[in-house]
Amino acid sequence: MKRRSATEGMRKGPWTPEEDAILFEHVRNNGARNWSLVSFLGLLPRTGKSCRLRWVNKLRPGLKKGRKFSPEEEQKVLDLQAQFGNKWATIAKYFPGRTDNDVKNYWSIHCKRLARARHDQRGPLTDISNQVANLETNALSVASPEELLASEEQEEAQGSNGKGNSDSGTSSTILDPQPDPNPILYNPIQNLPPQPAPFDPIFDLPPLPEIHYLQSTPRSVNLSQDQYRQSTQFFEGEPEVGSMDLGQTQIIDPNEQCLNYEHGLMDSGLDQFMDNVPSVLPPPTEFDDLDDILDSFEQPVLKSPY
DNA sequence: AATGGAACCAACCGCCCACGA
DNA sequence: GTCGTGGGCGGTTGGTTCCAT
Repeated sequence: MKRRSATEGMRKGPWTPEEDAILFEHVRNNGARNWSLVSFLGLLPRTGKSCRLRWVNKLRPGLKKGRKFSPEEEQKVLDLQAQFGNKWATIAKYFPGRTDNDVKNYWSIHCKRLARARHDQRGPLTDISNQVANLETNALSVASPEELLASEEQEEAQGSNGKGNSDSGTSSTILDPQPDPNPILYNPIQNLPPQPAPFDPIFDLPPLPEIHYLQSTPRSVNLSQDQYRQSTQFFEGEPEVGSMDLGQTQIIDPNEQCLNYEHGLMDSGLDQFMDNVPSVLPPPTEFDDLDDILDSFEQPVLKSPY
């Protein structure tokens, strides 16, 4: 008898804003855990894994959206990869707002560029290979592209399964050359500027000293019957009917990190809500931390006209 | 304007581990 | 001790966008 697959009947592919809103609501109610509950309760035809991934990579507050890696971040990725190997989750902890997927994707592109540069170096150097070579020598004092590639090739030759064992010492013959002309080769981290304490990419938020959140989103507005009906439909997961103007949530943050929270919230689907709701702005409210902002959203936002 | 390749991004898959029954 | 399950992680793939020709 054929066993029913856990993923049978589950939806795959891109997430819709409606699904995002439902998932966000689940996290608000249950926290970022019990992912299987989402499908178990019939909230979404998605596997728990899929839900978790969506939250971690796209919905959770604090994510940097659509920003390429800066040169500083690129260098840090290179240095940290040299130290930790392909421990992307570990490396991502040094990049508030970045996910392991971000770092992993960046690195895979980086490897492709290296491979192409190396291939090109066997023939005439092209502009791109020169650029990559310059990038590597400037940004990476850890190892030359050749050393990195040789290291990777040796790992492959040794039958490495690629599961993050580059810190197992097998690559030391490559990265452990002669008397070190460049100490960073052995301990790349020590030459980095002081790093913030790694934070939990799931729940912990990066340190945000002396931050004031000014919240001016209407907590209480008067709606027409039609507006109220539409708004509550959204809450129940119906197709989007408007957008909640979280853009009116003014968040002042000297480190700009709170702006990321704002974007994270907006991108989570709440921005597609209450677009046509009249704004009656109460005096700005100060919050001490992000949790207070999130809590404020759990309070009634709408006044029933009934 | 059309096209092909590179870059980028989102999401799935499979493996592994921790934990509770 | 074992088994099942949930969750975490790294690898991979497929789709989309960008850009040079």
